[in-house]
Amino acid sequence: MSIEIRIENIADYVGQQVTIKGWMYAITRKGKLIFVRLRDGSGMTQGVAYRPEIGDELFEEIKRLGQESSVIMTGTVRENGRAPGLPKGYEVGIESVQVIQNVQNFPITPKEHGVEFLMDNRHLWLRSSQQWAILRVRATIKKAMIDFFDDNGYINIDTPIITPSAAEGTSNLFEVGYFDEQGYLAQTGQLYSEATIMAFGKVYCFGPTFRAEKSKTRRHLTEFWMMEPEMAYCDLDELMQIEENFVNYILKTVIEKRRPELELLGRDISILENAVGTYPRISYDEALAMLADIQEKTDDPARKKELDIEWGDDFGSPHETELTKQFDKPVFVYGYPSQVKAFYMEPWPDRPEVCKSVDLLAPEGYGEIIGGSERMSDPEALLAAIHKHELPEEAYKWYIDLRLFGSVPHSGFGIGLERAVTWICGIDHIRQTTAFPRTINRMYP
RNA sequence: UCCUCAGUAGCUCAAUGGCAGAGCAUGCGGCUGUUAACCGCAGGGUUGUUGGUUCGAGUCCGACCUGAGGAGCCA
Repeated sequence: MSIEIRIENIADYVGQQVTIKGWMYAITRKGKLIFVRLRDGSGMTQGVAYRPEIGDELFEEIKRLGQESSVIMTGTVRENGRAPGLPKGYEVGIESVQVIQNVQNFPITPKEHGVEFLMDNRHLWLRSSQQWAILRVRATIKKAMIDFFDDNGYINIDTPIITPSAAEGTSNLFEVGYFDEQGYLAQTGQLYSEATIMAFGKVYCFGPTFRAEKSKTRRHLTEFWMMEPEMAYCDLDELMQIEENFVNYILKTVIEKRRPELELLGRDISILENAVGTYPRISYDEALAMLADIQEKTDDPARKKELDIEWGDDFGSPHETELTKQFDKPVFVYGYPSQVKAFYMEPWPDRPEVCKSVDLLAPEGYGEIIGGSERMSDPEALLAAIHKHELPEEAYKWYIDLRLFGSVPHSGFGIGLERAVTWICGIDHIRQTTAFPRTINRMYP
């Protein structure tokens, strides 16, 4: 009697007859011998059919199968060092095959394809081993993010997706009709979390966020998931410690649970192992000095020009890239000029032109993955900041209230799930880190 | 919005201004250890659209469309 199994557990069934329900990923026909690579969602393994053993009728039926045919395969599991798969080293000696649907002309072949073609066929591309591996890593990172906060006394409080105004004032938001009013899709839940910490102490919100900016780069999506923890009675130093513990936990969890997927992606895991630990903390001023030094030593004139920056400017991509190349771990840069950051950040004591903000920059040129800050806690200063940024005061009445009724020092940060996945998987484009990416010129499929 | 590059068979790409090609995929045949197998045969084309230059345009010029990468903005 055969046992129905999932391929990820195949090692437990050597010598036993098993049944696997899946899809045919690839087939190699060699005369009287056929290799069928079958995937079932949990992994991939190889079925072997030898004509004299299984008979002409079954052999011919298998031989005619096209890529991505859905089949139920039964046979005996055996170890074989030559067998590819995930896990590799195991294969199934085919005894019977039930064809659910024989497919011909599956568009995505095991050869090279262009980006546009693959994105048009994203619904089918997801079956490819690399895309499968990336999304499994994503699921693990997402769960690790949630577990970290759930296990450390945080309460998950969801924030609204439809909001009445721009939370941070500047970015372009997607407009949504809200009966006879104008609503917007949320770009952050942070301001609402600042309200909920005053009720629950430590909270996080984790959901989709939306940016209508016309960014057209390998780092941008218009819809992405953001984990945003917020903590009462927490200052900038404590914030950085929490971020460090958090990133360490995610890295350790992924390295432990998704090693085969990372290997399949060709990720150098030693780089990730090395990124676990204590992260350097440098100030914006120190970062600026480092950049000046790097610029000094650069020979390429175009590169030299790209690195031009003056105090008060935000870092561009070239600056972040060069800066992170100086470290083999993520690096904190804190104390940015207030003028390049959002209105709600706490000013530095005795240095009002600087704010208590911190970005965590990932190594290998991946750049900013976390942005956070200590929030302004004084009502007068907050009101002044709202006026300075020309934001509508009445829309922020509730937000100012938080500083009038038991205001405390508090901090929080946001991490983009897809950017974290891009870095940890070591891939070159964010669009592969979500099943159906939304970018500036793509809503299909 | 700006800069750069690209668009030719289902897919990936060739083609000095002079006959529209290859590999993969598909179909048929061969092969007992494949890993993007290999060997043979076959079918497969409105060269993104449009206007122009030319005896002749996939190729040169203009406009437009679509996509990619980057800048800015951001996670």
